[in-house]
Amino acid sequence: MSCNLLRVKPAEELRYLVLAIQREGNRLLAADLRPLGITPSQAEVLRVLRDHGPLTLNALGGLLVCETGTSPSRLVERLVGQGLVRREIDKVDRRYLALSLTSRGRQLCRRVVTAEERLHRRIAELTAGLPVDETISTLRAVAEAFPAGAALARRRDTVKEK
Amino acid sequence: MSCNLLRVKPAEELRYLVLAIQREGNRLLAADLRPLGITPSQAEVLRVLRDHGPLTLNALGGLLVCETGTSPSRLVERLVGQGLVRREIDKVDRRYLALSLTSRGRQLCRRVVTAEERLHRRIAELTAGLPVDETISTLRAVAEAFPAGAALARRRDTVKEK
DNA sequence: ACAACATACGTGTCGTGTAATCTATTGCGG
DNA sequence: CCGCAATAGATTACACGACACGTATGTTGT
Repeated sequence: MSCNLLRVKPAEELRYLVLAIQREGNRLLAADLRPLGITPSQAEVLRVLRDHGPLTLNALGGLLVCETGTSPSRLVERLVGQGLVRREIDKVDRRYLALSLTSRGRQLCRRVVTAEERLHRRIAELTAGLPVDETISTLRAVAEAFPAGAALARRRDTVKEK
Repeated sequence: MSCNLLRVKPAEELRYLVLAIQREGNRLLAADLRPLGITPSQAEVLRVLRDHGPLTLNALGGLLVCETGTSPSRLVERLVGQGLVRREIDKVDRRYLALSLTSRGRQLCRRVVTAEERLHRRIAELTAGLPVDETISTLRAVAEAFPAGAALARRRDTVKEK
């Protein structure tokens, strides 16, 4: 029967594990970021802007995993309101925005990285001695079939270029 | 240096992969469930209520992965509003609720399972030939360190009892 | 030059996370 | 036995994120 060939049951467990880990990881990171006054999604924007220079809103969306990419307007809006991101309108084509970090944004970004590292260290501890590389390969195979996974791949590529 | 021992870098990739997969999986499932008029979270409630009999709100929360909070009041409220869940107040101790599926809820649950299976089959196809068992072990190690992962474990246990 | 289309950004609405609040029950001293 | 603090369960208020649709700006074809 196709159930055994396709291994549907493990797929279900995989789905719930991924859900659980995502939720809990987000919770931990949110708690660590709260003193900095930002959320995990906002932190992702800061890091992407830092690593990938000035971006339009659309291009930013294409590099984010947290929001589907259609329009992170409000996400950016809050960061602009906090003086962490600069939003300039393109002189030539006024539809485009040029988003970049302010110096405060760059500064905060360093503390964000510290908070993220704490989470990553926690994960690394929990997976010590386990086949992490195989796990990543498997998850990549799933992720890269979808837009959000493609966003990750784009991030890797652009970083390499730099 | 501890970075190599603890493998912090893979942990970061793991986190973003989990985020991407969770979001895309949720999107797919949401699309499949939309015709049924419910969301993935609501579907999880239906399945938990079906498998684990009448529950109080707190007990339900303890078995859910989708909502971390201790009180899925609003989630349940919408299902009650659709006539899928029955919410009765305990006669003895009026603080407690007794939540159970209505017959319409049980009926819809079958179609929910079908929609979920479509997603699981998709995942199974994408991971065919890859070390899924190792992946699950690794993810379990992470998940079970947290409440949401414990919820999963509880679900497995209670199902066995039945 | 004008209309139709395409592209980039914004907004309405709803679900979820967090924390404070409300209600019901229990335990304990009087 | 009564009353009040302490506890437990559920609900609600507020803010943020996700998704689908709406609006504004530029481009292209006739």
